Amino acid sequence: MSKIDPAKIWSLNHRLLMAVISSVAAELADLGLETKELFVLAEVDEHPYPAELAASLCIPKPSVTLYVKRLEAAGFLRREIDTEDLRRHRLQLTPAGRKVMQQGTALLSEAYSERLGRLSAAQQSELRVLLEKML
Amino acid sequence: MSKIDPAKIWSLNHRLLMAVISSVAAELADLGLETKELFVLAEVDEHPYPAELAASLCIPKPSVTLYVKRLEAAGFLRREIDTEDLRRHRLQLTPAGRKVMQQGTALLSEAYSERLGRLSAAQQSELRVLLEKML
DNA sequence: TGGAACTGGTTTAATTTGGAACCAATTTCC
DNA sequence: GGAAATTGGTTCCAAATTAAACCAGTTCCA
Repeated sequence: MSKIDPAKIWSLNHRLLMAVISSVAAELADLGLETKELFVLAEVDEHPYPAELAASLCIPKPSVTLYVKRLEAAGFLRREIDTEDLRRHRLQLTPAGRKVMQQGTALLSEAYSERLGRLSAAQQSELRVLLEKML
Repeated sequence: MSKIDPAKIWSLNHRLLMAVISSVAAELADLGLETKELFVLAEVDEHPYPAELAASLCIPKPSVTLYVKRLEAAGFLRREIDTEDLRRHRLQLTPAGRKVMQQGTALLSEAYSERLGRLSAAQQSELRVLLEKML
């Protein structure tokens, strides 16, 4: 077995993730979503404030501002000023937003599963174990 | 075993990779490298032509043009017209380029190892094999 | 109190990115 | 041979990204 270069693993892993996401980009666009926007939608329940989203998703605040603006314009998100702290904008999925979020994550899951399908069942569970351990 | 949505795994995995790479961005900059440029340098031995690099790294050709230009200007890369096919530019690491590439990948490896360290050596090998198969 | 420091979010401006069109060299095929 | 199709690489430009400066609301603390 060749020696393990972690940087090589990082790179392979990264390429895989990019290949998967770009393979669903077109279908996401049909739903009216950019890929980055999907991540925002998928994270809103857990982190309903833009500042939290930026921290959680590791994207800069101005980007969050932009994505939220577009998602709101598309009717996928509502925002209301938090009565506790007037600086904060509490975000909430609309029914349409929840639906499209679920469809989007289903697409991503399907695409990733397709890659996972190249592995045996045993290898799939092994991979899951390894990733869970690292996360 | 808990049921985990593949899209969720994708997302967590992505965040992990981004966190790792951004944690070394500053040190890479000290070496005179952008993160994308490091990937180019690290791949030149295996894929010495820009078109191959673009395909292999999943980045658009114009970006490769730019990175190669900067890496050449920095003295990390040399290019020579291929005598077999005058369209092709054969790329080659300079000694300085090889050194900085090794230092850069060492930094990335170190940062990623912090996470990989949660796996046994055998598991690390396994992970690499699985990722290569999925790519 | 009240002002200094901090936090949430936006705007601005500069940089980075990448699709499309492009040129030159090579290959294909009649 | 030579026109048509391909391939390698670059340039152009429009779109995406983001650091820096900014405003408004909140907290801290003398």
